Amino acid sequence: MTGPSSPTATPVGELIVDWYASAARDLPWRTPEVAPWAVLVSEVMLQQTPVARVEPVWRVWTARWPTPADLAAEPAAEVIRAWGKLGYPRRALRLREAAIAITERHGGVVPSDVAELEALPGVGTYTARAVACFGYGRRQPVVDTNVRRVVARLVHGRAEAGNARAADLADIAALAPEDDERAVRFSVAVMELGALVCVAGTPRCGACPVRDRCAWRLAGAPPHDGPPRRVQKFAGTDRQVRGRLLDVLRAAREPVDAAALEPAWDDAVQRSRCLYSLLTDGLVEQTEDGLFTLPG
DNA sequence: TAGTCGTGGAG
DNA sequence: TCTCCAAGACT
Repeated sequence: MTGPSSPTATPVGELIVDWYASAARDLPWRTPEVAPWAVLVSEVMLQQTPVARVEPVWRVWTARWPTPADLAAEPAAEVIRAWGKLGYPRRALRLREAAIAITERHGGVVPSDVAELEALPGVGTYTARAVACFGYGRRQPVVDTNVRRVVARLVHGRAEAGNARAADLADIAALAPEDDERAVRFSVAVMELGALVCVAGTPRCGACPVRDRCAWRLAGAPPHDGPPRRVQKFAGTDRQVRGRLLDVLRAAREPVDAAALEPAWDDAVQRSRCLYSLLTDGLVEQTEDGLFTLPG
């Protein structure tokens, strides 16, 4: 008997790695000579941010700050400006803080150890393993939103992934090829499968290398049963107001007074609350004479 | 653990 | 137009 779960069948991990060889996108941070530092920069930029928007900014950053020490020496204001409109600008601040930590505590060399990576500002479970795996070629389970969705369907037969769980790492590790080099390739390949084929909307199962082994399809592609995940509002939220305020300050070459920030948002209460939160986050600084500016 | 933190393209 | 959502981290 040679069913889908037959021991003689090619493991799904191997199928996914083979698929990746022909389907992978040609992304600049995937070229072999890219330094772990540049990989770290790419991973932080890619947090919650589409590839197309990251690519041009990443090219500028890696050319301008080719090592952690280069970024560490830069004033925060320049880093925030260079972040442009990638969104979640606290990431820029944390990346600079990580560069400083790498310079001071690791002799300017990005650590390859997952625990040491996770100790860096802005580097969590995902990013630490991504750097160890893609930057240093270490065998590491790497779980992002794409991987969780692939595993939810392929392994658990569910239409959508739930929240991140500790078991996610073991789930994907169980599918990885035995060979270390292929396991590294597998980590990026599963992400790519989730990004290109096993997508959040309507999955392109016709293009999937493991469609015949997918628990979700074998179960008849049942719809999502759990609670609908709520999508974040944006219009009118503090996030929008903070973005507007920062937009004004990025454009200004000199510190500005409070009046200069009024056009950013009408509601004075919300405007000042958001300005205060930006000060708290260290994204904005107040000068001695009470003017506002990006932090030096 | 659920809420917060930007931005803009796609369907 | 409006909803969804894109390689998370942090609190």
